[in-house]
Amino acid sequence: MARVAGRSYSREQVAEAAWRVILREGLHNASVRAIAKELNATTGVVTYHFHDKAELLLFALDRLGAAIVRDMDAALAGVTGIERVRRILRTTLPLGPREIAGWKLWVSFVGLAMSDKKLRDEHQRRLEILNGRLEFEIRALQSRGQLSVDIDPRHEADALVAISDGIGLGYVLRPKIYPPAKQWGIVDGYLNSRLGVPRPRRGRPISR
Amino acid sequence: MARVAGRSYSREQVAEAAWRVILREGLHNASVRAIAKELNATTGVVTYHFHDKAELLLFALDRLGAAIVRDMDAALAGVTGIERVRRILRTTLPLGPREIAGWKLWVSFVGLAMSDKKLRDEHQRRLEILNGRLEFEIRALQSRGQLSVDIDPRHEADALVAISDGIGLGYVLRPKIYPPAKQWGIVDGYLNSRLGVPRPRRGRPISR
DNA sequence: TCGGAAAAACAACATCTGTTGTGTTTAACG
DNA sequence: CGTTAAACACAACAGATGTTGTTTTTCCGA
Repeated sequence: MARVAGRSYSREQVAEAAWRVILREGLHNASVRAIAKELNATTGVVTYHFHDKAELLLFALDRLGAAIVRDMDAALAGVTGIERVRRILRTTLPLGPREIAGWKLWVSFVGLAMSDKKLRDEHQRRLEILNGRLEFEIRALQSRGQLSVDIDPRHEADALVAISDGIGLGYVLRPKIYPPAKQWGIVDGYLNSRLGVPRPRRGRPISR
Repeated sequence: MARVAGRSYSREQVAEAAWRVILREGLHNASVRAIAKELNATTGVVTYHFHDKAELLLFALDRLGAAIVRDMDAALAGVTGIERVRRILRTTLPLGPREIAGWKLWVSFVGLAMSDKKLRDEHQRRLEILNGRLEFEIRALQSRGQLSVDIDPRHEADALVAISDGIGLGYVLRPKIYPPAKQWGIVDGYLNSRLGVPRPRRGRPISR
């Protein structure tokens, strides 16, 4: 297989090929050869850019987290107030095809993370970022008088992360149960009851 | 390796050996040979009781779900009212070592379930059981006037399942963040705000 | 006691896996 | 044009894996 008009491959391209293989055939079928074949290349591409297969998987998970953070920042641009919290959850919940693919990948890696410390650390990093941002926004709302000071920001951030992860995990196992409307129903229900945040009036965008 | 005082092994014992290997070395290291060695036996034990390795894994996951259901029924014996909802969540949340092990196993299997339909069906079965029981209890409370008829039982059951799964998934990745007190804080906070269920006065049992 | 079936050991196979080492092509540069 | 190094192909290896088929052991009932 000759490369077509081929420039050289980057580490990101290899990682994204790994994503596709994992999504299509599962993580336990994502061998080095299968990932290389996804690029119409051989194992040399992988072994050149990565020392290990473990390094490749770690990098693939790292780039996945980075992509989510990028999407989150993009969704937060020019947004203020309580809407920022909802925008953070918007990029976290499995609402569109992009987020759904992210969730499937993330869940695929979780099993391996049980017995691999580096992968687990990477997962923790992602969760801490999400947690920290939510806590930060809640504190900001409190300091501006837009939210009661009685609520514990850390506690509510932990709760929102749990709800988000529960919906994401639930979606990849039972997509029919958690359509976008129900996802927002659960989240908005929580925000309304616990934080006194009213539901937005009109329909919520479900795609990007 | 001769069997010691050995009676023959049952399918359940093989499945439990698989549990131990998965918990100790991860699912991707749970080979047929490793599982047999866990029993001080050879691969013949596995191949005799199971046609496939897939059948063994499916059975191991099935027995895990059955054990959870058993624990749930035991926790519900002689309990009435809203306390039944809390007891259901009690066997679901990663509060004690038994539930924690169950969660680690369940999460280990989730990755494989992404690309294996039978495992995914088994996961769905477990979730539907939990969901159905919660919905049933909520309806029962409503019909007895102990809960407002304004709340949607199915919606609240879905939400509680998501919260429970989110806490369970969060715990196996960040145990420090979700100690028993915080787990109950999140759950009771939700029950209180959404369903008007007051927190129990005194400390909550964290072990069995 | 003896046959026979259950239960498990054992050996062997074919396949797939990650990894290493070596060869080969491409492109930039002086 | 010639050199050099990056980028990859390719072959090969050693080990692990699931699976199958064949023995061997254990145990119970006639």
